[in-house]
Amino acid sequence: MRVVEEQPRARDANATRARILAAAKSEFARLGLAGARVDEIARHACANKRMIYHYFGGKEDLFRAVLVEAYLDIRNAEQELELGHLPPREALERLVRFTWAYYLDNPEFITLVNSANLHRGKHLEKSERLRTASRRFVSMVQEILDRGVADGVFRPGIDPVQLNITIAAIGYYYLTNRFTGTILFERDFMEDKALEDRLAFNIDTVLRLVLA
Amino acid sequence: MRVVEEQPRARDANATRARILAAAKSEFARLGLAGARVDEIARHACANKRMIYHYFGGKEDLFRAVLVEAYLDIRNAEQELELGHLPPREALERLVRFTWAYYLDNPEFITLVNSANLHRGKHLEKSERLRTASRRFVSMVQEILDRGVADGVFRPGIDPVQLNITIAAIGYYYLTNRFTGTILFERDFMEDKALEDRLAFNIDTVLRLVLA
Amino acid sequence: MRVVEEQPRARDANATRARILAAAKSEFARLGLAGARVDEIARHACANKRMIYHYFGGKEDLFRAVLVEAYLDIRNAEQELELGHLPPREALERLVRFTWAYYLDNPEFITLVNSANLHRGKHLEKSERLRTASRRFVSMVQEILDRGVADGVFRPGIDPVQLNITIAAIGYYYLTNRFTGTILFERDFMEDKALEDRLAFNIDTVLRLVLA
Amino acid sequence: MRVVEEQPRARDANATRARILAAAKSEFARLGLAGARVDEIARHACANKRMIYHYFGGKEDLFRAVLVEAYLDIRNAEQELELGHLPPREALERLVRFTWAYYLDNPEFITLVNSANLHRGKHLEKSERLRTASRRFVSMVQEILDRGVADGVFRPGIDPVQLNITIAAIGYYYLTNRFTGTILFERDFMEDKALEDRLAFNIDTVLRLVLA
DNA sequence: TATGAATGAGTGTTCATTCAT
DNA sequence: AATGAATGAACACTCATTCAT
Repeated sequence: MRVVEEQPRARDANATRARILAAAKSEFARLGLAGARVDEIARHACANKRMIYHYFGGKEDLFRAVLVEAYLDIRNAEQELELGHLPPREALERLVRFTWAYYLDNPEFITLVNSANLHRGKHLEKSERLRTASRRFVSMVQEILDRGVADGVFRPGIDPVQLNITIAAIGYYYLTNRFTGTILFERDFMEDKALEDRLAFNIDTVLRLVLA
Repeated sequence: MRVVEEQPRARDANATRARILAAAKSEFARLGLAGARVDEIARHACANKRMIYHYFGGKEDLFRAVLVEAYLDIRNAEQELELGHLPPREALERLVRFTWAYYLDNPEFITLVNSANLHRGKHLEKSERLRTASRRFVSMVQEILDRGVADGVFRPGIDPVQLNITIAAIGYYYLTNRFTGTILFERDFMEDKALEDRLAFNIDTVLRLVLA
Repeated sequence: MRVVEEQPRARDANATRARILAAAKSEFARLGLAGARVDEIARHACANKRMIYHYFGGKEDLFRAVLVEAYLDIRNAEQELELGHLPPREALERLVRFTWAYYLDNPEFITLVNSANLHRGKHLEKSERLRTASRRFVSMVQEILDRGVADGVFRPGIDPVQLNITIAAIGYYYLTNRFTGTILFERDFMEDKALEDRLAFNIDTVLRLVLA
Repeated sequence: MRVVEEQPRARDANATRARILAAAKSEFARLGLAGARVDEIARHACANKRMIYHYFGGKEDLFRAVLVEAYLDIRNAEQELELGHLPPREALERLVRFTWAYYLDNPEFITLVNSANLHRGKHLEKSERLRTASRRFVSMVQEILDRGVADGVFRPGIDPVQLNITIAAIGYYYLTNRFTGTILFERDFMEDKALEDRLAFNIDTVLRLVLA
């Protein structure tokens, strides 16, 4: 009988790199670029701090890597939606639901993006892979809009980039500002009912915006 | 005999406090809570570092004070709109325009709010003044909606908080994420035409959402 | 009766600065720029490490300050020799003796100069005070040579810079390389007799070089 | 049957050792013992860092090996001069020229010796080969002096060790301190004319010292 | 013989904060 | 009210060295 050996998990460059990246994503999301601590990242990655510098070069480069990965992740998830197979209205609604769910399931994404923008986007420059993925995404939405117009269900002339921004905005803003929102508006932004209500409101907003 | 006069206002507590607060707002907005430096704040405030501790207690307390002031400022500005004197549709459009303009004119506000939420809102807790101001603001929007429904121009059943959030979201998100947006979508988010287009798109979004 | 109070020695910026400079001179001389430790310098200066950065900017800037001070010290000491009042031959002999004694009494000077040159002199650039002091020194030697030639005791045509270099060299080299010298030549370079012999040899060398 | 041959010299212990030694000499000379980096030495040697520890034991042991090699190199070169075949005066002049040329051609030698002495010679202790080579060298100079005295061209009573030290000193000091010298004396120590002048001055110095 | 991965102790530097006046 | 000096803990980053293969 052959026993499946536990992999020693040591001396595995790729695994170490991945552990560091995951830990970094979590720390940067939680505390921002300036607030995150390289020591903590190493500790959470069960890695030596030196490895971070070996694999990524430095704190800012690690942040860069985390950001690119975060964006590629969401763009990949969007592609897997296969919205092209759905009627336009359903496709759009599904996109709104997906965006909302993605933000809820990947809360780090939002704070990472905020951090990237706090630093004026300088950690995201010149990533061609990202631009390609973004272009593909915009095309996808454009195609849904085109089909909707052809079917007579959507009104013509809607800019897919503006629509994308709005779809993202109405989910993103609610979630990123949930803490101040909860305090100022004296309602719990994160209880189930509130989340359901917001999603319904957002779907309504988007559909009213595009329907003929 | 003429006594050499003390220079007037050389030791003006209120002025020093205000200079510190202004410098802190700028630094916290630019670099976040963790990224801002107490030394720099003191330097920009033309104040001694010790004064920060004297007037505000510490870095986090200073951040707290900055946040509260920032929120009171926007709520005050909103009150001065006097939307009650306008027909509902005009009032709403004016609110959208105001919100957009406020974000554009006070870019620190956005990053301060982001920072507050990165830290899970803990610097904004228990400010009764803020809650009062927020309540007044929600009432104002509620009143506009009520008048619109009464006039038959708005459809009924719209939650004023959700509407507020959406009005804020569609402007806020565009501006806070303008750096990553510019990179990913390969268009300059801040050029005049782009800003105009976004504002028009947002007004359209809101009106389609509420009109009967 | 009035008791002379001990100065508290705290809160005295100049004293702290001086203590740091002295400790730094000792550490840099002992271990070189790369080998010296900022922590140790602070410890020996009975100062907080932070003060080093406050007063000097950083390790390399501190090294710079140490170097300039070391050179100004020797140039000042040279000026105090008042060689102009002595007959040329005595003046020159006195300069050789002084140079030798200075190296013996200030062994840090030699290793500091070595370190400065290991780093290709980049920490000594653009110090006008130093250049001025050097010029004055060369003039002084030139004047001794001129008087000697006029008196018929020195031969003409001797370059004062070359002479200076040689006077320094024959003392400096013996002392800076005393450790390897002791090992290679199997004689103790630092015992009294050896030091006396070397000084006599050097005086002889210089006089034979310049005497008519 | 033909066996696939191992690539020749792919694993050449001597070659690897030699490459490491050469790289180390360069790095230690350039940056000193504390400033040199084991990683850089390995990189320049096109060797794995581990090899340094395998062949030499550690950084300090490597420094030791570099030093011994450097001294053996110069002593070997000196032996090849065959000064015994020349008349005493020519032999001595040739030694001065050789020493000067060696320092110029092997600038690492000077900084390595400086580093060795900064560390108080502890890396050079107990090398019998070196002591033997040194003894042979001193004997050679002694023999030149003896022949010169016998010929009546040199004065008697000159200590060969002192003479050696002076010959080395007047070249060594000029070159090791060329950076600070250039700055302080405002003349380029390394331009051709300056080097020629210095050599001539040094030959003159030595001859005046020994000639009867 | 050779190597890439990994490490812990340090290394220069920075920070928010407090002290003494 | 205001200040410059001082501090200790922490920070990003580096190093010589060892491990596992």
